[in-house]
Amino acid sequence: MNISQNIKVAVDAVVFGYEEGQVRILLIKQKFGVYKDRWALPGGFVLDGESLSGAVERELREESGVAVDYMEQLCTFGDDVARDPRAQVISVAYLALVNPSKLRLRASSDAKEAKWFPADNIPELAFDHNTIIAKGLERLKAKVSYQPLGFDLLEKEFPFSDLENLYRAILGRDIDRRNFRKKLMSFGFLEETDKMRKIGSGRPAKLFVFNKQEYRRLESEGIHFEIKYA
Amino acid sequence: MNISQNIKVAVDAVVFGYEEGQVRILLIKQKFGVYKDRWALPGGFVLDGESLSGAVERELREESGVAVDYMEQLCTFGDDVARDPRAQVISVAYLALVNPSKLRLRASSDAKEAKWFPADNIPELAFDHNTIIAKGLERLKAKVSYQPLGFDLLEKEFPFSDLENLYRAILGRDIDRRNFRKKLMSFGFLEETDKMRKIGSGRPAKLFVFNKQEYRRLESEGIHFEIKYA
DNA sequence: ACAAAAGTGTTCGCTTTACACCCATGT
DNA sequence: ACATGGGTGTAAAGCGAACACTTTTGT
Repeated sequence: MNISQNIKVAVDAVVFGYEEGQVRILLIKQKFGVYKDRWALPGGFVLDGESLSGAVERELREESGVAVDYMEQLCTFGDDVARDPRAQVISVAYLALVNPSKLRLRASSDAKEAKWFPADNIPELAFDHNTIIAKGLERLKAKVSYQPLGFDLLEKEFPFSDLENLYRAILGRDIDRRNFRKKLMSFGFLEETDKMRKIGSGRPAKLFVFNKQEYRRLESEGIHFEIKYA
Repeated sequence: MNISQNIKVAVDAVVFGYEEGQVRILLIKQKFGVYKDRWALPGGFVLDGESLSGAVERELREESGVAVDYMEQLCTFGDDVARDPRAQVISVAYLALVNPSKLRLRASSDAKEAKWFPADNIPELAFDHNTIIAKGLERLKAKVSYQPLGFDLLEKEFPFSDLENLYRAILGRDIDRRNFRKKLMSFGFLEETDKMRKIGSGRPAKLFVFNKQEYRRLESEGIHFEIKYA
């Protein structure tokens, strides 16, 4: 097959984490090239023989040491032919979630600096990465309300208020605690443990776990979830 | 920038049409190569300097003479590194809709055969194109219920029953005529004309038009549509 | 007159929403 | 005792679901 084509394929990831009540996004400081010293999404060129999702995982490992807990394809950017000033590059963007136990960043092998930024305070990034993030946030927002994605951003055992606050943070608005809890519990994939957590003052909170098996079972039975809130 | 990468970028389109009460998909017969004489989605390699959506439009024009009325990106296929037996090729798939006035296929310039197939009776296709179609149908199904996409598959002026039947065809199940009509009319983006259509026996039907301006206006006001039906 | 498709309202039940007080702990 | 966050129920409104007969035309 001898078609000649001079287009490069890259992947980029919008990696979300949740810490201290804030949704955060992982960024990498560019050390070389046109965008030296600018922050950018983790990502890079796909290697020959490598799958797209494999490339994302490798780049994340290399650049930050992060292993993600959930990943889905977001969108492919290639309508702006000059989105990379060096050459024609299309980028397949992914959305990924990491749970809090893995938020710690490893000193990266290729001397790039990695850092978590609050999702509502992202600097001007390299390439069209601000656009990609906007798309990622939009998708996250849309998706949490009909798929219980949020649990990948929380610890395995969490107090209900963490879930509430996560939804508040993602949706950018207040939710009604009573209605939210009633709705979530009615689905039946949340289980109460007998552990408690107390932080500072206030009544200690029961910890809950997300029962993924049960969720998958309900999902396969064709049951549709829609998480609404006042 | 001297990275060497031997990956080719292609685009493919799942183009939907609606005729005689059937949802149809446009396919092209392969004239050369490994998959000679197999049907495949319209598509091909992206040219240097060409945008992704531009490539889709060009391929559709070249292979079938079809100009689409709606197009959105579907998904990028590249996790199966061997999806194209000739080389590593990633394909950015698009979903497109054509309205009935443009369903006629032009004799194509490069002597490929183009044909509309009923969506529920697609043969075994070249590459992973059956998978791409499955994804396209899934998206179409999901999307019609929260975005009035269907109108791009109908004539400008249409009787309500066409809309009903289109939804029946896409969703693969019956809908309640009264509830459906009530809901659709309540949105306010459907306008009654004073024209009528009679075909064969039966009471003549009023024709309706979709008011895109009004829809955009309502959409921009943040009004959310969800089309449900018994 | 009959067949064929279009047009039209009402009732019931469930889901969503709105809303405020008591409980358990730390200081 | 007071501050802090956790836990809980009920009533009203709105929406979705179910359901059948009349109208207009062609034959």
